[in-house]
Amino acid sequence: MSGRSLDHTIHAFEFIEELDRLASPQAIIDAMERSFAQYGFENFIMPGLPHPEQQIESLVLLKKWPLGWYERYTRNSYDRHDPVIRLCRRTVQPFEWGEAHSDPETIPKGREIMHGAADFGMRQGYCLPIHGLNGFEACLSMSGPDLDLTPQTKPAIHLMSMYAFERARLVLAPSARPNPLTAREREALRWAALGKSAADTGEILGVTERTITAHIGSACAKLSAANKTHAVARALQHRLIEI
Amino acid sequence: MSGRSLDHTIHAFEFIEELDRLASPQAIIDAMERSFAQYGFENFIMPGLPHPEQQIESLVLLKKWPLGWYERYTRNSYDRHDPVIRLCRRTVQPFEWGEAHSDPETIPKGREIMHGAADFGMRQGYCLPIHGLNGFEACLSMSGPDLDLTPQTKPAIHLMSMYAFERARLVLAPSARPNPLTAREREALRWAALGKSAADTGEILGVTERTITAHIGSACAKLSAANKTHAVARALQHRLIEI
DNA sequence: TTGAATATTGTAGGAAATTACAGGTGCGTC
DNA sequence: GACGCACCTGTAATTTCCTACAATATTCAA
Repeated sequence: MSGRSLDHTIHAFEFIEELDRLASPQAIIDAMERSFAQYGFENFIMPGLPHPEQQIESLVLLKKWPLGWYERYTRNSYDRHDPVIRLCRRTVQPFEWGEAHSDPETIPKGREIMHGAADFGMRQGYCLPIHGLNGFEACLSMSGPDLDLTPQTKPAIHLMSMYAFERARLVLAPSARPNPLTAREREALRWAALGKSAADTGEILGVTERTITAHIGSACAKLSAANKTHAVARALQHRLIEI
Repeated sequence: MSGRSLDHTIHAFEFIEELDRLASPQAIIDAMERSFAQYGFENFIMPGLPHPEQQIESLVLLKKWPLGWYERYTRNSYDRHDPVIRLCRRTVQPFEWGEAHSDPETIPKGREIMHGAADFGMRQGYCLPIHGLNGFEACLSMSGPDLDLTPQTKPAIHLMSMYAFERARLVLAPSARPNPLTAREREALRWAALGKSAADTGEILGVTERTITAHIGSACAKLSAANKTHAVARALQHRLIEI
């Protein structure tokens, strides 16, 4: 292994050790700025991927990002059409921004966005999609004017990014919110997701059809769902039930 | 950074470079056996996590695993109650087998399984859950008689395991199966998942309610679903639709 | 102990879904 | 051109769902 490769492997693991001692978002950003500089990165953002009803601003965990671009991005809801965000939902592997182009649904809106980023000096970037539990999906997107992205450096960046994300999540959201559904509501939704009618599920669980209807109804209320199908979709999306 | 730490950082990245040259599952297993030996691992298995209707045997991507234990495990469908498998579905971070105990639903069945593994010399282990797309969830579980698991070695093992999994997936399943649903079927299911009735969706898409019913019906047939709710659940599970 | 949440069940009417029977158009391939 | 496929639409009968109005029992926390 070359000396250059050796350098970044050492830095990657040192960075991970350092993360455990960082207690604030700003400290994490600062550490990332120092440690990712060797690969040419200058800007970082760590947004949650918004559901259709959410605003992306409310989900940004960390950022060191050109302010003008961030404002334009959020003002125009670019996240709805950003090829990078779209690719994040379809892949689990990190990718370069340039690999996110071939999405027919985002052209030409996607081009506009990528060109806008370039106007703020961000022509190249690297993005790590993060597919977690509880319906929580996020990514870590990074940019810089002259990146060192090779088959040797990418795994190091990948590893550093994953641990940076986990640390940020721990620092920012130390307590997971509990499952709002009761055991019976989960059972009723689970059987519904498997195609059972209320009468079927009642027979399975040894209660009346009316009881299952009641459980489904209260689950709909808690999930703000319009009907059973909607409730099952939301429960699956937020990993409140397992099928 | 200590010399010992340095060793494993080098090995981790060398292993990742080596993976790209491996073309068969056996070659990957052999390479893992060599490279994971430094941490004390001797046995590996890489199963997909079965859905309720699936058998775990059909999902094993790679294995070097005690044969007697594997046979007993599959014969008794231990995967239904294995605390390690259950924790895999609830977390994205790698964990030691010992951390998977506190699942009230698996005791005492879970104890029986863990003791069974111990009978085959597998008292300690480490497991990396893999949450991918297309409904594909898997894990990489590793064991050995005397493991070197520290805050320094765990990230290296994590990284090596992730890339080994990706390589195995690439070698074993080079072609992704196409989405069986038509564009209209996906749209109909997507709006259904968002709580819309057939009449609502018809209005949104500018067709009659009857047309939406037909799309939902054909989607149900393709997905072997009993009804709309079931079809939405399966489509979400297999990432055929995005909401 | 008192109230809130959960679990259970009932009736009844209207809304929505499912299925079976039928039929039309357009598009691309063999 | 024939064929398959996607897409679109209709009627009608049946099933299932959804909701409003009730009611009883249990559990658990304030």
